[in-house]
Amino acid sequence: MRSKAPIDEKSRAAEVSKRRVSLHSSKNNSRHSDKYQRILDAAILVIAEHGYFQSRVSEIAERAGVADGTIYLYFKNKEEILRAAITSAFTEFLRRARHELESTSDPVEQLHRLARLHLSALSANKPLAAVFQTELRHSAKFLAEFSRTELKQYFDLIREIVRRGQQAGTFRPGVSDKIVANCFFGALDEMVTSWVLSDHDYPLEGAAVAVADVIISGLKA
Amino acid sequence: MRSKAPIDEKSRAAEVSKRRVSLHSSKNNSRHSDKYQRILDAAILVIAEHGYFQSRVSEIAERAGVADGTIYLYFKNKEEILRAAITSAFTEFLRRARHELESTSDPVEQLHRLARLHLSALSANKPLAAVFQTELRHSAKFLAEFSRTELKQYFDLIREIVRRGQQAGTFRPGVSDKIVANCFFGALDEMVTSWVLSDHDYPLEGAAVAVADVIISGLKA
Amino acid sequence: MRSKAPIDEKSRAAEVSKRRVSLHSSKNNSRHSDKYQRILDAAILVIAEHGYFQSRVSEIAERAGVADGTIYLYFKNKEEILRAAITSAFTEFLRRARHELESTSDPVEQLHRLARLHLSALSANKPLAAVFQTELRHSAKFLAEFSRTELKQYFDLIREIVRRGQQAGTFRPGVSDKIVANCFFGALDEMVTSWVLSDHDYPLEGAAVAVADVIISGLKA
Amino acid sequence: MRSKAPIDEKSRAAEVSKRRVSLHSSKNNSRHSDKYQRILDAAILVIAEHGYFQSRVSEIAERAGVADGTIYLYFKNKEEILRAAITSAFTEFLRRARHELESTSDPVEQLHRLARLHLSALSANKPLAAVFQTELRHSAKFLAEFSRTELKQYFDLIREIVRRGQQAGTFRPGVSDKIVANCFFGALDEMVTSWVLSDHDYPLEGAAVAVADVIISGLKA
DNA sequence: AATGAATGAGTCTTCATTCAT
DNA sequence: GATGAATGAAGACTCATTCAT
Repeated sequence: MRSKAPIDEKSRAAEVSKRRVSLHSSKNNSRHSDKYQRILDAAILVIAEHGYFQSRVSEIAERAGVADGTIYLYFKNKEEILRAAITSAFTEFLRRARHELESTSDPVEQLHRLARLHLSALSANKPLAAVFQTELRHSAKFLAEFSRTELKQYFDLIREIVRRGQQAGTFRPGVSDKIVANCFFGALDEMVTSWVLSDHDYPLEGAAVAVADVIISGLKA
Repeated sequence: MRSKAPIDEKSRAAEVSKRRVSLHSSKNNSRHSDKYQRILDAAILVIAEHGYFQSRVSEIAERAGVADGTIYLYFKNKEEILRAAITSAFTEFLRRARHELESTSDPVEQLHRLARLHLSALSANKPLAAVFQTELRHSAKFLAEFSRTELKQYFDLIREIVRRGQQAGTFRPGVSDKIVANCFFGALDEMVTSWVLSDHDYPLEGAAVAVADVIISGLKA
Repeated sequence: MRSKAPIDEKSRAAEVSKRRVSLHSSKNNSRHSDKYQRILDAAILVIAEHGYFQSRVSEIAERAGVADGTIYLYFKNKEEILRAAITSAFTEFLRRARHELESTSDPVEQLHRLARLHLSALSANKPLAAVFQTELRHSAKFLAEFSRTELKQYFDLIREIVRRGQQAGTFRPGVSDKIVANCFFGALDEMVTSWVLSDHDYPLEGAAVAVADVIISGLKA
Repeated sequence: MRSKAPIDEKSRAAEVSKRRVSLHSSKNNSRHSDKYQRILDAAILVIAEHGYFQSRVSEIAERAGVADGTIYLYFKNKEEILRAAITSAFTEFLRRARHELESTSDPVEQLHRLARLHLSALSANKPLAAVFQTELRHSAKFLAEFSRTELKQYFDLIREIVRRGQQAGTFRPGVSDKIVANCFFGALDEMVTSWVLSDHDYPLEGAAVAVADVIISGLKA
């Protein structure tokens, strides 16, 4: 029974700048990436504000500062925009997660780092977080694909840490790594959802230690 | 970064009977409750299959065995159908949860029971589970209302168990009951989502013990 | 270029009682006339308030204190209600007009009486006036029929007075009685429309003398 | 008791060309004004034929030679089409009326010219006349606005002529200019309505002199 | 005669997508 | 590549009318 703390239009609208996006330094390194990225960024903002199905392609275009038709030079259709936006952001997140884990091999520390990164990454971009928490699952086909590929890599990352911890004797055996991954991810995910839906903008990252603690304590040998 | 294991159109479509609903014994011939409930049941099926925004009111009507216009004798509009379906199912769930908790006062046992009920209740009705996991959050205003009322009661239930466990010395103090409730709910929720999105229909309830164990172990004094 | 002074929803709504109709003493002389007349009266009120096309049969039924289906025991369809309501009211008006003209044979006096009756009859029942001024013409077929029969009798009444006045030498010859009838009726009609559309409820009958004077002066030999 | 001479579906349908409109020289290739005007023209034809409420937007689109959706690039909704069509035609009429009055300052002559213009303008475009005579008053709010603005200017024009005639001694004093304006307008309006509703297409303009004469005679000092 | 729940045909409007410029 | 006017398919909802009771 998923669903979270309240969200209201106002807070959402407030946090989402209505001005044209310029999240990325407009170095314009290629004629492609410029508009392509502006469209993706605009899409995140618009979808975070209205939800995927109630977002208008024309509003994304307007926010990106391009003509409606231009969208279709870069994306096959509306769904592809959502797909690309989420995949691109998530790929970057995965890259950072892997990088983060390299500097230590202690499973406990690794889970802590993952929890911190999970919360801080989304915390840093509330519109993006809103899209991840609420819009990711709307297209069954897309979600199937995403879960089977991108998201699975994240789960595998977690499960491997757990397994190594169990092998090292840090974590007690007998707990399925799959279930632990679900718990770990689910707990963090729930924290983010609550935060996304809440009115007041409390610091999300602070919860990382507490959440990781609950899970890790439950794992300790 | 919410999103779960795969789901694909085919498996979903397969699991959802396309025949007219008859979940409830049709003895009830009182015209109202009869059609009202048939519409709600049909709505759950159709929405589970297509998602709220891609569900057609006419399909709900057809599946409920009534004319399109009849829908509007019982519901103000499409959104009200979703709202009513979810609220009605969740209210029933809450009733059962409270009943379940009455027969014991041991916090550990109570959390176990809650976990089992959570998973078995949704496990028993996959279309309903699909709606809870994916469609609950589409209307910001609706979700706000739902989170503020129905769902909050569930969270309060969990938090109170945790607090009583801490007072009794069963659970270690120093962990916010709110965060624990988020972890507990989030972990279960993630289990359900994975299950809803998965192809093969594995027994969901079996995971209850494991999930509760992880969280409870993390809480033990 | 027909159209008149302003009308606003509020004034209309205000002047039209929303309570059930009981314009006629409910002697209930026949089982028929009771509900039949109540439906007609309710129809006038509702149509005056919303206009024919925006009136709901169910509202007429409610205002008449009968069930929706009952309407169709007395009238073939919605249009027949309008037709019957207008015809019935106009027939009564014609009867009174003829009666009024009997007591004098002076054309000038007759025109004055007609003007007075025209304005006072409608003035006494603003909802009815509203229907006459605005709703009479919506069904081409109905209007055709009405103009060819009921209304034509009124025009004939006027034309005959004019012709007799010309024969008697009171009115100058050389003016087409048809055109005079149009002027006479058009002038009165315009007075009523202005009044119906106006906010403040000024006394309409007072204008009868003035209007008749203008036309009659234009006719004097 | 408004309503006029007969009109029947057949005669109406006959007089209204079903072919695509091309009232305006199509030199104007500026996409906007071109389609905008074509839609307005088509709307007049369709509304004249069926009445506003029974006109289909899709028929207007078809008659204008555009797609249904194109209508909404130029007009907010169906009602706006009617509003724009009437306002635009009436504004042009007012412009011509004012121009017509400039070339003489004799009140008698001015009223004659106004009568002639009123009848010839509508006589020249029977569908437009039909719309003016029958559809103008359907939306209370619209009519209120129209009467308060456009139509009021026409009445003011008439009233000023009457007042100047009275000051000049041409017209007898003691007759309210407002009532005279009502008589003048009402008489002309009635002529047009009769003509619009009649089967045979008699010359309307010929009546101008007669009508003006009746009213003017009634005014003479 | 009376009821009112049920019907289902009918239409305005939206908006993703295309394509001539 | 870029534009944005134009397209037209699609669907929620209304309401006159019916008919079993």
